[in-house]
Amino acid sequence: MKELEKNYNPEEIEDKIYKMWLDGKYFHARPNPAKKPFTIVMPPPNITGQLHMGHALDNTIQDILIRYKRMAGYEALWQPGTDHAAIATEVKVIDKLRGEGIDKADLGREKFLEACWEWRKEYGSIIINQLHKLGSSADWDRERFTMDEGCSDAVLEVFVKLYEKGYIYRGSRIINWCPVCGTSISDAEVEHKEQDGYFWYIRYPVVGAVPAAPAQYVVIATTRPETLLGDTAVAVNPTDERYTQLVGKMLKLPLTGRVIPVIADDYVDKEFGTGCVKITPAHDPNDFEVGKRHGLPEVCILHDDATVDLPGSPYDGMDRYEARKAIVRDLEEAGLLVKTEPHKHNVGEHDRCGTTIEPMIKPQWFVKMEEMAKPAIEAYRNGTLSIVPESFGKIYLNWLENIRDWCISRQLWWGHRIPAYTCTSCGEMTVAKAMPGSCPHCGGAKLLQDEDTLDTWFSSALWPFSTLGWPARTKDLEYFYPTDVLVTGYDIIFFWVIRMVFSGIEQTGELPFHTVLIHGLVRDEQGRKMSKSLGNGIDPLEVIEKYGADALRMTLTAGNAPGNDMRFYWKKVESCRNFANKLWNATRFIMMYSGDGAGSWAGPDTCKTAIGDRTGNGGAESDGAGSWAGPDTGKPAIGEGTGNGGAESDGAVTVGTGEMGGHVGGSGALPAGLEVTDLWILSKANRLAAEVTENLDKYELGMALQKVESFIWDELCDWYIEMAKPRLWESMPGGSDARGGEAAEAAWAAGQTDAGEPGVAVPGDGITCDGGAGGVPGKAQSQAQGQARAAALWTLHTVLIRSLKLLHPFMPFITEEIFTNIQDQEASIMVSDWPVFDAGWDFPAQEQAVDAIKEAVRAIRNVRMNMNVPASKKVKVVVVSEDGALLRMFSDNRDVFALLGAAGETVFAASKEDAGADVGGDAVSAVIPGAVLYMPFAQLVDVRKEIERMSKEKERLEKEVERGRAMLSNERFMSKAPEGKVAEEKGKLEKNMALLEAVEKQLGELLVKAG
RNA sequence: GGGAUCUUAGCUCAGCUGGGAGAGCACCUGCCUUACAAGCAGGGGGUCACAGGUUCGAGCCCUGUAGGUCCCACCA
Repeated sequence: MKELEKNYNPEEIEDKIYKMWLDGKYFHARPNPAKKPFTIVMPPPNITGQLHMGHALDNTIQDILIRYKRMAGYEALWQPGTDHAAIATEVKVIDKLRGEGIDKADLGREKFLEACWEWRKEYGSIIINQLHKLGSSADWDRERFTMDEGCSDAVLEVFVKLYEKGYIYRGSRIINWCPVCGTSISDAEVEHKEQDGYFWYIRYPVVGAVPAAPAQYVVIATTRPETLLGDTAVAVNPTDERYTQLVGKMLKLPLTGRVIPVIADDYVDKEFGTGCVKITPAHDPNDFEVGKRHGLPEVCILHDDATVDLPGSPYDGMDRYEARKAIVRDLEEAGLLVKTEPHKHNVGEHDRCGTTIEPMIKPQWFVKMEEMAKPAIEAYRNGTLSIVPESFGKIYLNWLENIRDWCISRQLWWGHRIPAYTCTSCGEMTVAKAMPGSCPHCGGAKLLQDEDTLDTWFSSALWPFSTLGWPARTKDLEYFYPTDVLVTGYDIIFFWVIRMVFSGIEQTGELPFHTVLIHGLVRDEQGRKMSKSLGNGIDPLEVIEKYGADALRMTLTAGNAPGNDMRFYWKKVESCRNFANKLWNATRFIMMYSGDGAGSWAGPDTCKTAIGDRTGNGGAESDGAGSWAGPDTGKPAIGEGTGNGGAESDGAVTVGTGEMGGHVGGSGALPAGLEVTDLWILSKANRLAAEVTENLDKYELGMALQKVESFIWDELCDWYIEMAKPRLWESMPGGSDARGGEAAEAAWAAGQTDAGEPGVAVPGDGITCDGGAGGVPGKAQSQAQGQARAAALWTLHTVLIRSLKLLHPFMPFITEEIFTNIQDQEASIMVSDWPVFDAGWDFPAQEQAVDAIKEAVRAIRNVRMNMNVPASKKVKVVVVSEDGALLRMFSDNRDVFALLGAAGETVFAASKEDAGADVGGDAVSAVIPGAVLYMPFAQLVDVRKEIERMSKEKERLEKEVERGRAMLSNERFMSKAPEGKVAEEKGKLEKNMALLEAVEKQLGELLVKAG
């Protein structure tokens, strides 16, 4: 057992612990027929990536789920890996080469790819190492890469299969072109942003005269005048009477000398603009469709870099925006510009580089989506796929229902090259996993592979099964697939989640996962998105360095609901770090008394866990086993289980005497000598396990963590540890402990003498409080006291360990450090059993009893505060109650009561008369259910203030009673509300009426006193 | 244009299938009480955006209004 530092110092231990986990292979999962699998695939971070808060959040959530399931007895696989990130990486490598004075084109494809692989080797694992810092328990032995051999094979397999099925086709269609990146991109990669622009109204003169027409020209409105060069028609609505005469006539296309027809098409909105639309099939998706319907020519007027491609024209070679200016100017000079209006409109931008997209017609590869979308839609509709939170389900459906074919070819080099081969002899194309030796069509010897590569997301769509060995039927695939939960941000639902879903269904016949857990964005303090350009990003590694990974994880988890964005506050990190420190110090406290001096404590021996071996096969039989007794408490060395179940119904639990007997509570054996406070905290801890488990199963991670935190801090630290102190202090064998029992004893004795005789005889109901349970220890009592102490320590240990386990998924480092320290053994908490609810450890009566103590203590503290009595000044407290059991319970726990309320002397009496002079004169009173507390102060009590205090209490109670009465006298409530609710309200009313009565009595006496 | 979502304490947010409003931070008052001042004890502070409706009962369900955020979308 080591000595712990006063403050928890994460940086000293985190690396050490992570290494211990790695060395122990605790993260490793393998098919195990004895267990159920639980699988999560990690969204593969880009090899260009640096860990940011989004990763931190995403991976924390996954780690929580994985660690929980692993402890709960599942064979839990967290499959990690990285993504080749086609465009992102290619851009980085190009930049790097440029820095070395090398041009991509000069280098050539092969050399460039070598540079990419080199880059990947050098930087590709940075982010993985950063994930280690976070505590991620992914199975790094299984780390994959979207371009490794296996994943590449899966890509080829899928491509060929889909091609053969007709789901992949090549076609010349209008696509989104990024002039800067020089590649096509998919619809999903286009971000629509509102831009300030203009509406230019341009006159197109009619060729020849049209007698019946109102005007000999049409005016079109456009936001992109430069595209006029590619116009091949002007369209009007067929029902638009303004233009019916013109349909079929020809127009002179300004600045070009070309002549184009006026066509009629429903696409045109009569109400918008002038009702005439210029049609540029080669540079606008809508116009493209119109052009197809009307058989219009497609005139491409732009190069790949968005400069004008119109040899012979003055605009040739101009950038598109330069050309725009020139054309507007020329139109104006020609008198064809009617007017210019400011206009806000949405412009598509490439999400990676922000460049305005240029729609272009290019031969590209597409995935036909209509058929594959259907089962993906159905899966959500019929509930086989659930999305948490549900609101994202609608987004999922909406996208799938309006899905368009997926453009998968990219004009990049870094990525999976499209396995299509064209014969140089016959020109026929062959699609196959490998290049055929000769052309299957003509036998030609020379084939050329398609130059394009695939969209990055094509390979990540296969991630859940490609990483497990597909298309081979591996054992891993069989065991771990389908995976269970997919955790990701809402920003890549379209890119990734949906594509995984339909790919999984199409390729494996199964959904790749049953649940999608969506989280939000981590924003800065002002709620802005963290971004490079704003420079407001916070580096998770910096947070870890300063406050520890656990604090960061807690910051990202606590008080957070699925799908919601959150703000990052350093203040919050600090408070999380404080919680870690609190837990640390609670441990220090416990260890302080668990030291060598505590010979009677059965702790370390009985608590020795039956943790399994280091390969991760430990213990857990998982669900339904219902027993956490084994690993947690072990077989208590304290006696045989012959008791009666631990719970005494009247709330007065007797302290065992003599030989340690035993209480058996359900399957978890309890040692003898447990007191009511012990059972109270054990009961709370027991229920906590049930609640936390339920929350975790519902993916309510924030709520689960909050409950664990509140239990540890509020219940365990603020109440139970305080309650246990008297037993730990008083009964030090040999009068010494780690802190020096003598000092404690002296302090206690001082308190006693200060306040008078400990304990008084209580006439009336025969209870004698002779200080036995809690007085200064005499030698003769040492054995019983040793046992009392052992019981407290055992409880502290048991509850601490249980709390650590429940907290471990959230804060793995500190819980591991404490767990291994306190148990004095090497085994990891990672492979210990997850606590489950045990009906035998449920003690409602004891909980109620201790609640009464707490209420009394609070009442005393309140009074003290009001009277300005500092804790250093002990006061006498008299408890008057007609309830014998309650009074006994108080007297049994007089030490606890006295310590927490800073009472010097405690007296328990059945009636005011019995209590004697203590309750007269200057005694201040407080009312709690079933009892009245009196605190006689030496100084004069301000009666008027007391009356005021008591009156407020009376008022409050009157309202409560009134409310209860109203409810219970409402016939409809009585007839319609559920029985439980009615009973609950009846109980409350009774309690409040009793309290009110007592308060009124006290108030009456005060009034008499005041005259 | 369509859709989603939010509006709860000074700030940031929880609040599960409807059954008396919670946390953290901030604030105020006492405390260095022998685990922890990264702490302890006590306290103030909310017509749960607004208006209707359903219900015995609404922060929660329904409708509408106002404001915010986000997503989708081919108004040139």
